[in-house]
Amino acid sequence: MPSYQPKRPLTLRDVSEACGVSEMTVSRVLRNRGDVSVATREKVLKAARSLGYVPNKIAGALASQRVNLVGVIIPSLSNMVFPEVMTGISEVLDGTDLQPVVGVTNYSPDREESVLYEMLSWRPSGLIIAGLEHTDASRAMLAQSNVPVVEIMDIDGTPLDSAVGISHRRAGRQMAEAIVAAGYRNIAFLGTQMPNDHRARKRLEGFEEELARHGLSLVDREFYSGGSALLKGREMTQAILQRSPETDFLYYSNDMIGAGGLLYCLDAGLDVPGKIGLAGFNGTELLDGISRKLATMDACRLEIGRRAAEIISGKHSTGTAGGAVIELFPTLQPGDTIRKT
Amino acid sequence: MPSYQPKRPLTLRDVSEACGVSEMTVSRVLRNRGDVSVATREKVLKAARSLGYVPNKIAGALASQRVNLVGVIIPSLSNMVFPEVMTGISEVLDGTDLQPVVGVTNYSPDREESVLYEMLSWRPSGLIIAGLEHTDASRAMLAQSNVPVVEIMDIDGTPLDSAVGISHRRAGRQMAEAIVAAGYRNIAFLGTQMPNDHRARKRLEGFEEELARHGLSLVDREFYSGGSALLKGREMTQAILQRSPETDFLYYSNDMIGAGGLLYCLDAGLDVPGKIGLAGFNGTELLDGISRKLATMDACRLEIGRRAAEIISGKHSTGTAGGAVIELFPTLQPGDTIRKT
DNA sequence: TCGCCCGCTGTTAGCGCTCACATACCGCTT
DNA sequence: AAGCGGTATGTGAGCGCTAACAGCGGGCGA
Repeated sequence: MPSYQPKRPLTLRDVSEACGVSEMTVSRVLRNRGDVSVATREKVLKAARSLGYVPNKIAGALASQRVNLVGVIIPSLSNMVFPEVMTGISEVLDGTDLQPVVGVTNYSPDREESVLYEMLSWRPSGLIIAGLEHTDASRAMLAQSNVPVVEIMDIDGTPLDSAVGISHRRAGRQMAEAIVAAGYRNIAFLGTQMPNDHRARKRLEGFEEELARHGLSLVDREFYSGGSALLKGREMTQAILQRSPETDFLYYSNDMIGAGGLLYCLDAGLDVPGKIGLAGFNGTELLDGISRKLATMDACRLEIGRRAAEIISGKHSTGTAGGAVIELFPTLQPGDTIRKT
Repeated sequence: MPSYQPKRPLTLRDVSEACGVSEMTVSRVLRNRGDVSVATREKVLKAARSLGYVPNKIAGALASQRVNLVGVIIPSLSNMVFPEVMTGISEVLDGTDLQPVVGVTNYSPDREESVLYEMLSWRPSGLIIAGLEHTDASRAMLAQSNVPVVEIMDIDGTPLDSAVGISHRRAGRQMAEAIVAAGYRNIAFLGTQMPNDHRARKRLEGFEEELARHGLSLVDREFYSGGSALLKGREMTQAILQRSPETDFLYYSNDMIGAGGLLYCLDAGLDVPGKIGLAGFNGTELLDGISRKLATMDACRLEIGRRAAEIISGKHSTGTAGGAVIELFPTLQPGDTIRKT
């Protein structure tokens, strides 16, 4: 049990005085570094515990020039995708002495810049950052900082250093291919109104490219921002079907609005996937449990997190430099909302 | 444009030499503290920018004994509840110089202890931590650390310092009251199998207390762990209705499994809320968009985050001590799944 | 017996920054 | 002309810790 004497914060010196050894020895014990006899080790640990001493990492990091933090910069936490990436990152980092610190940008390049500045000012051992698009100032900071960087989620572009992700353009193309192959011809798109969601944009671009290859183009499109995605999906779907009744396929930029659309179609008694098909994106496990399974594409979120963390921890321990680009390949899950060919 | 010379990390000295003033002056400019003439200020800023200098907060924090970090310790990020609490916290902290840092415990007291240790070793300006239940070692660390602590989500218990939350026991009672008042008598509970989710436990306790007051007790119960909540809700609901066909109300420990149950009931063509009623907990906005609105109770997540952050930032700026306990009051949202009385 | 290495502990000098204070210089009053 | 208050800058010390090396016994091979 700690003996309380709360005013002055404890330092190594307090512990060292409490057990009659030098600060250095205490430091060695607390970090498991260097040789310390079993007897002193125990003595020190006992003293530290009984005082309730918690080492000051600020001072430690300054002295050793090593910070065991990995900055993770993502656009949002409410997106379901990113918590899962975080899970992958944590899984791997838990096996090392590194620790993730999250920063959220809300899809704003300016916020990304300031979050980045904030992170770099702590001199982290590595940085994992979503996307390949950054402001010039951000790129400059990263280049100057000499911190290993892994850009995640996307590989359609030029990474600063390393990258782990999928090709969203290709994902869009693949989905279009499957939809066209299933015989749908009047295809509409429903997505987020976010100029800075580059990955959604690239998927749509790939999607339209592939449609064009088949002489097709989108019959309609609808965008939303804010609010409950499920509800927005429902509303947008109704709007599209009212405005463009010839539509026979709805391609959503994410599973959440896709599920909203699916619920609408089912409630309206539409023939899914006969008369109308639907597809989303992400492979959101959360939505298993809806009566029909939405066609989607897995975004490899967990794996992306894992790989990114592995790259960082690898560089951390070996000091290797040099960027690797790892492309992962999402799998198409046809579910129950696209006609079997 | 920064001129690159990446090997040696930049320090204040580099900037000061680049513009012919002392380090102190550069420091003053970069922190907006103390009087600096407009001319030098601009000169310094130009130099700093062109070098791509990012201040070293490690050193700054050590020297000034001030760290602008607020630790936030929560059980999970995939729970939907916590990202929203985070939003509330961020909203408030964005208006200050404080910055949140998240730690996740996965509902494990041991992990909480180690996350806490890790956090305290950075000497944060404040700590926001979910729940009132902590290990003895955790309590000791917190007491010794002298860091302002706000325990959030729950107020059924004794806070260490400040607390912001709702009474889950009362929330459970209120829901039971409404259900009984609506005439349901054969009530079942469906929830998570998590010994350390104390809030869910307290809700259930309150719920059963209130049932007992009316001479009732649960006709059945079912627990799950892991997997897609929506799907689990569906499966558990089916299991309960098969096992206890007399059940006329399903009380879920969260909206997600509640929604799964609701979808099941609708698919099965059951008369909701006539023959069977359902209720969840959280007021999860995410689920707006399902054809029927699940009865639920708002957990005041956003407000809890805001208030907690306000307490911390208040103490930070004024240095005031002393704990406040703020109770918030959730509102019952009857939705479409409970009979109107 | 000497010398050497090894296990353990202590000493010294910073890490990069900020605090408290000292200093220089200005215009102004008395 | 001396003194004053104010602004703008510089100086030295030190935050709490760790890297690097220095000491100091004792065992052991030559």
